[in-house]
Amino acid sequence: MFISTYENKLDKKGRVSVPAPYRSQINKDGFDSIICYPSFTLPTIEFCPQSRLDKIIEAIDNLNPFDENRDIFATSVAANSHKLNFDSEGRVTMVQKLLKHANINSKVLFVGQGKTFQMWDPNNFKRFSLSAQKKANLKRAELKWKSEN
Amino acid sequence: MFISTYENKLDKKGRVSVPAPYRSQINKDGFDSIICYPSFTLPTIEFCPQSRLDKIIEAIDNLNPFDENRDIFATSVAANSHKLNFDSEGRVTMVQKLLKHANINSKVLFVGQGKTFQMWDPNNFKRFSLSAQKKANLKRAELKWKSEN
DNA sequence: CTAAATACCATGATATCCCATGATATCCCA
DNA sequence: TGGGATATCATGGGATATCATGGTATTTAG
Repeated sequence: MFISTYENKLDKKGRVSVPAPYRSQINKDGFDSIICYPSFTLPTIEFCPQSRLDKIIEAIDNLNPFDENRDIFATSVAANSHKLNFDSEGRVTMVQKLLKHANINSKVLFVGQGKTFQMWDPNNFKRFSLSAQKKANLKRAELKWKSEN
Repeated sequence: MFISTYENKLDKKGRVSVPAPYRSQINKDGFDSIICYPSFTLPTIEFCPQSRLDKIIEAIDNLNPFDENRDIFATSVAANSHKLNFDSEGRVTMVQKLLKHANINSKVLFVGQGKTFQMWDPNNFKRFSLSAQKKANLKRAELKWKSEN
């Protein structure tokens, strides 16, 4: 479970420490790297468990090779996903594209989302966490919960 | 798994480095070469593992013999496929026909597609990915459903 | 014998590994 | 329960390995 928030520094080599509690969760799941992609709707980087990406890729692969949707989905998902490896100190080196999408310069705010987490520019997060968009997401999450239970 | 994108240079001998992460994936699958063919629908070169090529050939073979697509696909895949060998530095020398199909001159953009990848002219891809992203956002729910079932 | 393809070598840039440090949190025992 | 000892953590930086790229030598084929 990814909860709470942590603000860490991005060093001049582009590295940032993944918060230890998150790291131990990821290790527990048996991985030594994380998959990240730009959010579709927000200026933030989404973490995605490897297992989920595997599932999505599988679904794409099962589409007819001549289906236009296959190209579209594969490009939007696979091409925009990046694998970030931990170094021996539990840091990952960020990809320029992702940083740009999230407007991250020097600080990275890790925001727990339960089964996933996000990486924000601290100032952006302050702004967006109050916005209507965020409220809409909360509502949607609530709805999803109801339909699953 | 082939994800992310990498832009590499095509040298004057027609060689280009296959991104190291892709290469290691290919090696892990036990191959020291790649099979490429022009996309049916897009100005890009498709890479596909031998195992997947088999699948495609089979799919074509299962088409109605009177379906005109059958010939088109069969020709596209079988006749236009090329085997590209790695040199000791992990490069492949591109085939003129493929380059022409994808309008590639000096730069090759490798685009991960999960179980396969594509090779684009960087500018062409920029154009395509914009429209792909839009369509993907509209159709994402559909794919999600498929990956959950 | 010539041209093209292939193997081989060199180099700069970049990313990765590894060790050091200070700060904070945790432990342990009086 | 205090408070020093110890472990964990985030951060920094130098050493090292990897990677992309360019070029030269060698082989092969026609």
